[in-house]
Amino acid sequence: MNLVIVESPAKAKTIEGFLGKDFTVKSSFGHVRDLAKKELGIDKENGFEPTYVVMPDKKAVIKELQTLSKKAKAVWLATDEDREGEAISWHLAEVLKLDVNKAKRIVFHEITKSAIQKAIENPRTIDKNLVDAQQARRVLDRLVGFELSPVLWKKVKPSLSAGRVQSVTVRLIVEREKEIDVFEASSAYRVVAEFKLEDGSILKSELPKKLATKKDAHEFLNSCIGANYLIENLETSPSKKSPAPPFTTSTLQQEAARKLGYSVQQTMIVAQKLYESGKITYMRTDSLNLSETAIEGAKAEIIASYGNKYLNIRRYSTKSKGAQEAHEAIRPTDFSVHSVKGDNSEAKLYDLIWKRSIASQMSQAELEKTVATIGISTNSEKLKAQGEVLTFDGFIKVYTEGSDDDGEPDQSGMLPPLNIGQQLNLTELKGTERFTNHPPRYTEASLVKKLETLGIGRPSTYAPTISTVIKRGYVEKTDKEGVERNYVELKIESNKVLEKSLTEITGAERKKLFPTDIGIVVTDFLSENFERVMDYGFTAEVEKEFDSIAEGKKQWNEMIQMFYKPFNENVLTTLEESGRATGERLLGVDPKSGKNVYARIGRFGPMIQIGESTDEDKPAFATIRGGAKLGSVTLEEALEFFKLPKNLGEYKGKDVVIGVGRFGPYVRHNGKFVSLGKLDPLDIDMNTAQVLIDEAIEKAAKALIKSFEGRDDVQVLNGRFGPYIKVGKQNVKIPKDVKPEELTLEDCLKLAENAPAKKSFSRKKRS
DNA sequence: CAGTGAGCGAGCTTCCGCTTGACTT
Repeated sequence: MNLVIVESPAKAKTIEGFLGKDFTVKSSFGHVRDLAKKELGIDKENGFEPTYVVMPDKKAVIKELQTLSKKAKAVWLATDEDREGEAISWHLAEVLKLDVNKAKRIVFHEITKSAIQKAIENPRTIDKNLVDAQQARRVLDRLVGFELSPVLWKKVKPSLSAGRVQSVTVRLIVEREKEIDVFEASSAYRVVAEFKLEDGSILKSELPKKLATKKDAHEFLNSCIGANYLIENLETSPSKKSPAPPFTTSTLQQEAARKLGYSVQQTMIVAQKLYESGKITYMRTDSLNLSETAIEGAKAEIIASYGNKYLNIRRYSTKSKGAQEAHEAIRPTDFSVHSVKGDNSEAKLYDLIWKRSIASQMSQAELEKTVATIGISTNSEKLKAQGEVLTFDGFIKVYTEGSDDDGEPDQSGMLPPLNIGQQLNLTELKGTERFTNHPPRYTEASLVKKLETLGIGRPSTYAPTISTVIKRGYVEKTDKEGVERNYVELKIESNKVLEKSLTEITGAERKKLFPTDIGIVVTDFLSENFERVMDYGFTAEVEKEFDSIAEGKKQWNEMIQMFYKPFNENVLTTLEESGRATGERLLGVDPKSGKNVYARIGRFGPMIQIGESTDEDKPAFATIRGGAKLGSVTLEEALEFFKLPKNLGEYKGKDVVIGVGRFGPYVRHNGKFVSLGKLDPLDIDMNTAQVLIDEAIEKAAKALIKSFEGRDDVQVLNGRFGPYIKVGKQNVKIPKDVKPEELTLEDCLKLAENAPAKKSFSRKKRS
């Protein structure tokens, strides 16, 4: 028997079918060993020697592989052909006690019978240089993460985290927000003219330049009163459009967000299912490459469905930084399968992947662009009308890539038939005030695109990185309501220029990434003290060094030493500096006490303070949570927070109190707390509070399965994970063979007593 | 849990990248 080990179980299943019964194919489920989770695991005094342990959730996998490996005549390490894959093979060789210098290492780029058989005929040995490069990557990330995070615990707030990837990700979002803060919109006037032609069709045209002021626009319109309009020129020019390359992880995430509204995580979950059921190739990839077999498949499909004219075979090469190309691009495994049945989200994503892959091998689209120049008899300015006609659809027959910009829609339809010298009847001429937009906030997908361009993170980490920065409270994914804005419209009506003031809603945003106060404070602190790690080019620089290690030109631990020495000195000096990073801002003076009022980050989040920290009588503190942001809170708002908790009056015979606690703003009623989430506690009136309380009561009633007479501290409830018992503040799991409806009070108490004691949230007593 | 905040102190937190199910209160 031969044992072949790959990384993914889905891949193992496919390959097993290609190899004879002499071969058993198993999967390692990714990495099997790592640095210990709770300790540094690196000997800094001895060449940064790492100590690896088998990951707890891989113990069973390793046990099985060990058993099989002992029985096997030969073990073939067939992990991915990249830095991480080479390291997995090395770790496997170590754990399975294979001779590292002799272990059979094989690689293949496409999963076909011939490719795999060819690989088996040409084994090589483990590339120790490549393994060293991975080790350097791993050790560097551990050192950065485990030395920087504790600095934040001391200088900002406990439990925070920092790392090569996540800290720069947050920085991108923080800096974009700062650009938006300082952005000032300017406006200019866009002039549009509409004509009605003899056949009844409408011709839309525009003044190519925008007019800077209302005065300019007014003068221009005024000069056009009573003018004649004439087509002076018609120009037609051909152009071509090429299809987008096949999907990588990053472009799939972007396009699924644009066209299907999926989050990057959703996209990956759905793609994983398609992969596991054998419908698509591997979904975590940075490669644009299609295998020859795949190209043949696409070719056959295009010829059969659209004809030879639509075929244009292309081979794409990857442009993104740090790409490792261990896999193919994301494509259907079988192009003759046009759609998949069953789950709707899978069907939609498959459709997108099929179309994109097929389109990438189709002909260019051919267009004809026509520009009509319209003269104005009273004015030397010219109007332009533009039209675009598709003369050959090519790949557009199947697929066009979505677009991110949400600016002015361009009318690129066909122009009606026109002749040079033709007179035109004006039906409308107006100048509208248009504004410049601030740079857009990142969406998940546009952030992934940016990270990929900078070479930061890998296909397998884009989605988890976004989850991490949100979970740590550095970033929020949320909507922003639009605001009303006034704008001016000038129009010629009955030979006069009329001015109208109109309003529009602008700036509404959905599912955008906003930095939190803590995200801003942490980013400012890290940028100030750890410039190198926070530099957008840092990853790209160290990647170059990892490449040198892989090529055998550099020792991995020498590279780490060069990085670590100054980095560690920096950590030590920063820790020694007194004071904390608080993002402190002076809001003004409290009219009552005459003392200064500050806003800053405390250990429990944003807060305001009246008086100096050095005052003999302690300063007064209040927490600001909810809608108010540290960067924007005003003195007036701040003083309101000192009036919390506030009693709004009685509802159903009990007091309704609004306050701010450790977990944010709340409404308290009848001993129960209802979280206000992101609502501003200062905005809550009695009516809103009542609605929230009623909702909470209703929700609690719905969840109740059973209660007991005389013991209202014992309840059987329906929770997120099914039914459970609540005894006082203790939650108890119900054994699988017990029906929750049939539980008696005695059962509940007994279960509660025998339940393992939950680790209580211990808070230090303070004097 | 529904208070606090500086610093003190026990003992906790934390990284990135490769892969899927077993498991939650």
